[in-house]
Amino acid sequence: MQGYDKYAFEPFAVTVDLAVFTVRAGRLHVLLVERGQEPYAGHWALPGGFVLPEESAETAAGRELAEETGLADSDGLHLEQLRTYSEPDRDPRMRVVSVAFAALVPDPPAVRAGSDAARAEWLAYGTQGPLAFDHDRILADAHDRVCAKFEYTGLATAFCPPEFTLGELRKVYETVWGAELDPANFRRKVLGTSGFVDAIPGAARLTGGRGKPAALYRAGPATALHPPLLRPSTVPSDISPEGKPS
Amino acid sequence: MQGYDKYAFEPFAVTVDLAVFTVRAGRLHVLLVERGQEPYAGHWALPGGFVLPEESAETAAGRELAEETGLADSDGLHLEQLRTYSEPDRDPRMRVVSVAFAALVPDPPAVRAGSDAARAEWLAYGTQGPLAFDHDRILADAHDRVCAKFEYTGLATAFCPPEFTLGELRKVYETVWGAELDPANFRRKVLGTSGFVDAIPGAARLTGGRGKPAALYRAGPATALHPPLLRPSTVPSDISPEGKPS
DNA sequence: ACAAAAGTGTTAGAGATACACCCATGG
DNA sequence: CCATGGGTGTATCTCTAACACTTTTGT
Repeated sequence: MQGYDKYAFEPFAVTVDLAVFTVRAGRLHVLLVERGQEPYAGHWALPGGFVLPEESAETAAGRELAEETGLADSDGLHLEQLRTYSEPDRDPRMRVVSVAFAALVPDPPAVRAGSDAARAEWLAYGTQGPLAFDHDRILADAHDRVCAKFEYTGLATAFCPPEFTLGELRKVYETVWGAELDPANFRRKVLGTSGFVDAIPGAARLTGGRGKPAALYRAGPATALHPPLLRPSTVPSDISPEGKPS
Repeated sequence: MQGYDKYAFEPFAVTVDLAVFTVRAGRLHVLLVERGQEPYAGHWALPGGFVLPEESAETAAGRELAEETGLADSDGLHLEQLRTYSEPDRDPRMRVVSVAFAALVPDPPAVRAGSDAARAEWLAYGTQGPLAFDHDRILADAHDRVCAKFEYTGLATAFCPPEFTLGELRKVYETVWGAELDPANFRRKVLGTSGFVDAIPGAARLTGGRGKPAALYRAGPATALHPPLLRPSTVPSDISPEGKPS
């Protein structure tokens, strides 16, 4: 921050990498792209790209997400910075510092194969083979963070359509955490946390055909949950670099 | 991550900025340096510097911390990546992307005025004027993260000497949170959380002269606390980007 | 009628809060 | 002896987990 000569050092490239999650068919999925060139040609990788000269990393991440999924930054969409990966040898070609982001998107939008030639696809989380570069680590970090944030934020609604039932919301939790939750207690906790969800006065909708029609809710304004919704029996692994509970 | 030409873009400089905290005399302090040159000459700023070509941001942060405080990376010291600040205009001279870190150090080591000319000093948190660049925001983010992490990690021991009493540990919590804690309940919670602190079988030490001698403890191996140690009556503000509860 | 999911109620236990109280030391 | 801080005990309250039960639909 003191000596300043913009050519004093080998130039650094700054990129963003995105771990984009969605819940489809009761499984957590990640958006991956297939690399067309060396290194790691043919391997799957996280979508991403360079930060342009007039962009912040956040802007670049939003742009890449839109290019890859067609989702505008408005929608129920959640995009959050994870951390920065800067090992000198993480890309064999040159010095690349990557700011990683985690994104949560509602129902699986059609996969647009991005403007760049690469093939993009939703893969069930856990079924993907080894990814290119250090992307396995980034993806694992992103997954940890999302799991942890589900406990003390209303983030789970980012996986739901604008209107959803409590059963659907519970299914999202169960899918992401890989644990079963008691419907009765889940209901009480969610409704007892002010600002988490807002009831829609209108009608009720059938769930999957079977069962009593469920009431509809919208995501509420609360960002932090009080009290938190703790996952069962799990000793919370280390918190990702953010906090809360955080 | 696809097109690769290391000179295709204006070079980015990558730096680290450090928010270094300590607890001294019952007050939370931050390490700041006085800038000697424009822009912001005469203003206080967070210590930091360039990431060298063969370093990761983590290595650079550890090096800068050692240069500034003389503390080796061993000691009870805690250093953690916060997030990356990359607004295009955050430095008027050129494009600088900064990876911010938060550090917690035990008792105030003597301030070494760093190898770079700038004057370095511990200032009580909250008394510093406006900082250079976007450092006010970085410092505030770091403070939020530290407060939040005190709830669900054993981080507070990073502010204590290797051996400490529960009264000292409680004072750290009270100082950082700015709240009073019930000594009896604090004791029970800390001792009831396995791995938080380990008792030292040896002798007991007097606290400040007055009162019954207190038992000594060392920081335990636990990184996450179960159950968490919640700060009183405060609705936990938003969690910093990491984890539980932020 | 039956299965399945929504929604309500109830109970037993864990954890938190608030205090009262005893212990050991310095002045 | 008294103020101060360490350390123990305990009653009350809240929150949670577990599970029984009712309601409303589709088949």
